[in-house]
Amino acid sequence: MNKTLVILLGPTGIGKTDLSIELALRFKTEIISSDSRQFFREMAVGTAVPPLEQLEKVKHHFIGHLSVNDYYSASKFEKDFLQVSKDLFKVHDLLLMTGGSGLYIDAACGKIDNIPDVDSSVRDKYLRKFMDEGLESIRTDLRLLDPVYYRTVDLKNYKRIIRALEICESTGKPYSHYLKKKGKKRAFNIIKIGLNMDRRELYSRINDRVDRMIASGLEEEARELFRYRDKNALNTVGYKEMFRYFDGEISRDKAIELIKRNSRRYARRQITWWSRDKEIKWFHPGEKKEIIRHIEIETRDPGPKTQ
RNA sequence: GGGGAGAUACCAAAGUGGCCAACUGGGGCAGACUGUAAAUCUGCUGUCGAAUGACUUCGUAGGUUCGAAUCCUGCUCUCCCCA
Repeated sequence: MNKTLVILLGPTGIGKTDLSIELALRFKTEIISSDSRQFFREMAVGTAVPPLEQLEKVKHHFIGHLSVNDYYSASKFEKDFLQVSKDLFKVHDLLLMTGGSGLYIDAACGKIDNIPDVDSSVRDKYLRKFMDEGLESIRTDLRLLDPVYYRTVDLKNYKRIIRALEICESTGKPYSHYLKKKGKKRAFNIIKIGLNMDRRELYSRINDRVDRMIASGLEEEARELFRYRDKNALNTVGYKEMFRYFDGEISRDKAIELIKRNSRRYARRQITWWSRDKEIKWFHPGEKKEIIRHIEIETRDPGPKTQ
């Protein structure tokens, strides 16, 4: 029996949610979220979690299963996803994944290598070093510990450098040693469906959606979460701008304007991320029939699969 | 009616004789990114060109000068003050 994971992806605000519910109903299956911010239950408004009546139509996984206090990562998601999908594939031939977090989707597809867990204190140590001594200092460390990776990293991106350093130090092997870049086999087929549309149209949808979030209480939600502002989960479009407003740094209108702009930029980065993924078949969100047909053709059983 | 200030690229705003196709910010575009990824980071943004470069710009029409966004004059428009 062929098992298939259909991944519906696309930039924020394009209309993944509505379509995913329709598709899930059509194929009588469940939805697995791959939206790294909808995981956090306290952040429902600002991350456009579907309303209850929508969620009730189809069973959803990985929505609100974490608290903003929890540590999470792409590799944790990979593990959680494999466990859940394994169970779900026992009763479904087709599962639907939808969300906008490119790295998390890649993780689910087996595109990130296994790298040992490291103690967070090592990361903290290098983060502190970076803040105290600057980029040059941690760059020098990396040049010594992993000269191979040093040649390819973005040397201005402290997060990249610290990630490599924490691996080098806690495993005793260079970070580049773990980067096999082969991809791991999955026990199911994968169909990637990308949603995209004219940029102007997308931007106007994003702007409108931000207004709707404000109307549904984003400000109040952000106020509730203000005390958690230092948590990584709150380093998110919609919240960080509100926090600046609460600080008195910018006006409410300015905050809303920035949320719109940053959401647009986020959408752009998402599109860039997927632009190099040749496995994605692109559609306009209005092409519902074409998308369904595409899924049906791709999942039709006979014949050797070219995946 | 009188006096004053100003018009700069998509927007805002520097520049006040050569180092100016023009600082900077915004907006936009493009890209990188294998463990907090809605994060983090980079480049471009007058036109043509892959590029050396070529060409056209600083309200507008003239003028001064080897050379003008920068100086002078007329015109148009905007703003402020006095009537």
